[in-house]
Amino acid sequence: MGNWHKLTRDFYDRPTLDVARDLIGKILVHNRRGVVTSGVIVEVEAYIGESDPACHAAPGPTARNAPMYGRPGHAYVYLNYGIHSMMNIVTEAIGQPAAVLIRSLDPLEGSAVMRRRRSRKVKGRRAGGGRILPDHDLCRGPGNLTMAMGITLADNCADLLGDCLFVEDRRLPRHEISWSPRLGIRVGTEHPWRVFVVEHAAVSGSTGRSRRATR
DNA sequence: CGTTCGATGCACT
DNA sequence: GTGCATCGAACGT
Repeated sequence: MGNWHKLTRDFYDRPTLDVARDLIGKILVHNRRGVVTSGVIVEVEAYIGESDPACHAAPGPTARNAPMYGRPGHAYVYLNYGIHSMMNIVTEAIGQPAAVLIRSLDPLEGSAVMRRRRSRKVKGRRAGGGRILPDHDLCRGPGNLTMAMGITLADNCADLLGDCLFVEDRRLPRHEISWSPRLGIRVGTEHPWRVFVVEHAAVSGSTGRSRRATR
């Protein structure tokens, strides 16, 4: 299991906005007992420090946000709305709480597995609207992404230099990126800390909120 | 096209 | 008890 080109600790031990920008175009990989799912990162958001009101570290250290204060290059996964796991990557030095939320991927490997996970029933309701999802919808949005990748609270605190959950550098062609305010938050909207690939079908949010036909 | 709203678990006040 | 870094169904225009 050594033929991956994993990002090293130094990559994550940097200013969060730089890490966020540089994560675009990299590959997020989840390897669960040999079942591999992966995708190109096309949309992320930065959450930076106790002075960022939207950051979970805003109230200071708590039991939940402890991973954000820890070593860079680890996962911070938490449950939102009782339903969705949110996948973050811890950045910056120890004691400096910050992370990058992974919002959307363009699926690369394991799309069949992703589709199966997305169509699982959740408390009677069928996820994914019951329709056959196109690839670019499988990991579109942070809740959909974790469901498709099989990322759960069990992945909280995972070391991204390990073999289960990590980011690979494949030096794909450059994407055109853009910055915007973060989505779905009530405070901290003044910061343009969301980065995304322009005009990409797998990106969530305003430009693609309503159904688009194809790509 | 748009807006509203329920589901669902848990950290935090 | 309150409020989410969401999603998609249901309904209104």
